[in-house]
Amino acid sequence: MKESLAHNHRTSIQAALKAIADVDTLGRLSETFKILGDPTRLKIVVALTNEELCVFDLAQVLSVSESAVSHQLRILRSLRLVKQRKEGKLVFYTLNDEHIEDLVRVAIRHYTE
Amino acid sequence: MKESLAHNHRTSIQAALKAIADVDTLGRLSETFKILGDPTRLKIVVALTNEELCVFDLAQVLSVSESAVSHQLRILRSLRLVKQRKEGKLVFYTLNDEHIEDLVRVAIRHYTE
DNA sequence: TTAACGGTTGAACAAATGCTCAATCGTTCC
DNA sequence: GGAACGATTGAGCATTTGTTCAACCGTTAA
Repeated sequence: MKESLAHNHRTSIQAALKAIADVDTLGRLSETFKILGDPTRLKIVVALTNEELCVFDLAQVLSVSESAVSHQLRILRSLRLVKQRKEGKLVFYTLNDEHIEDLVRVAIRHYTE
Repeated sequence: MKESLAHNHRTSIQAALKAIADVDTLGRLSETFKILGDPTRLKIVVALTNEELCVFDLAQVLSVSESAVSHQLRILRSLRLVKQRKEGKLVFYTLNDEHIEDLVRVAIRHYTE
């Protein structure tokens, strides 16, 4: 039978365990990262960082079909990362989560400096 | 044929386009997010934020098979997010990218405050 | 009223993903 | 040398994922 004590890292293990104790937090965290892990969604979020945009414009900007954008927006909406506002036949979207915006900002800064 | 000019958001589109102009950066960015988007990998990264750990310990801490951990470590290694150090039959891993560490830190802070 | 358009939706499909399982490698210890 | 163990690897598999396509809804403009 395998034994962790075979190599003396008991205290290390405990520290690591403690660090990831809040499984719930880590779960939600990885979910957030997962959302931004898709290029289309990340582009949507980045685009909306600047301003309010409708589905049609988003599709044009990202060079993706309106359907594809709509599908992704639905995901972003279900996680309350984005909110919509209807105006005639247009539907405008804006970011609804300043955390996401900060995350992206930090990430971009790291990659561009 | 569809026309963006149908609704007056030309300048908005241009701004959005400019914002996501560096497709390469966004691509790498979403790749990074994608890596952290998997719970197992995120846990590995978080665990390694604290200290050097070997595969066996990681497997114990995360309650995942050594094989699964090894597979994920291979991915993290291929993206140079992690580096290894052999010591006898043990292989110790440490983080190799301070950007990742910062990203996770920022994300955790947002979710816990 | 009807046609056009922006947007949404669901089915279908291909691609990617993450795990298990079994085989294998290298090192240590008897 | 041989057994035990930590670690890696590849095949196989089930699941998830993101897109396309076609149908449809609501609003606008003719």
